Amino acid sequence: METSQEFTQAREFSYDVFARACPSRGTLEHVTGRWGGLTLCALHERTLRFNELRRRVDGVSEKMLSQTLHALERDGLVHREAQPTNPPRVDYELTPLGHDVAERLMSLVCLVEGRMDEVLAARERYDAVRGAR
Amino acid sequence: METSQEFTQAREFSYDVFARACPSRGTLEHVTGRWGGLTLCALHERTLRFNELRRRVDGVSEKMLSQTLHALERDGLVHREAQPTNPPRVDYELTPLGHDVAERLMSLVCLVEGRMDEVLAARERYDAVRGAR
DNA sequence: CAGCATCCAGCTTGATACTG
DNA sequence: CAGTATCAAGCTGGATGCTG
Repeated sequence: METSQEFTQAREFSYDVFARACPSRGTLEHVTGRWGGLTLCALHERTLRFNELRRRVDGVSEKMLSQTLHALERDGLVHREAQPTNPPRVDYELTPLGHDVAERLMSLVCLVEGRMDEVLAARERYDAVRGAR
Repeated sequence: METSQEFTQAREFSYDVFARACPSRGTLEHVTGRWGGLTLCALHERTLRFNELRRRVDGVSEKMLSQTLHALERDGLVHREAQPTNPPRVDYELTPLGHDVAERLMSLVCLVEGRMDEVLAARERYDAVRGAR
């Protein structure tokens, strides 16, 4: 097959991320998804309760936060600590793996944020050419 | 305001990623989106033509690849080099900024891939508890 | 080969209401 | 407080057909 010959030596992954069925794609989507990344970054700062998280991650709905947290917990990135008090108190904190993931994620976020001026400049150039037509 | 007092000193971003209106959220979504990440990783290996990319990124449709490339080009991460030949030949390659972003992204991908065993184990534990009910 | 335009099914999301 | 359940709406994305 052409494809595999073409790329075999360039590949650096144990699985093939590029393959549709790669198991890591799912986790990657949880991590980089709309709310997953922000949630991990928020929890990287410190442990938070449900509604604290909700306020921290601006724009997330109750439902989506709940869903996101379940996915991250299932993947072993977030630990849920519930206290059977009344009113209930539930703390969410990152696992060691979660912190490792969050660090790489933040490195990416910081890079992008730090170079938004380049991005914005590129956009203006792109739009200037496109907008003319 | 409680929220800002609570987090001001913990924040490490120049913009506030957590804010709904943060300009970097858009770029971040392009980078980490379903196809953006894979496209960047593929182009990090080497320059590719449109249909090479399409074969490399398993599962992407023509439309989505086109859309993804436009977004990345607009953000200044990808450079599009069109040769006015017949049949047309268009090469896509990363800009310096694109390579920087791709590197951080790959670091994240590699981490997740390398520790999928932990993730999978966590899932089994989670499902064992949940599935019982 | 390298795309764009259109259509539409279905998944994701947000709003709302309710529970323990 | 910490969620779950339900439902409508809108956006995403795949299929198809066409252009240069």
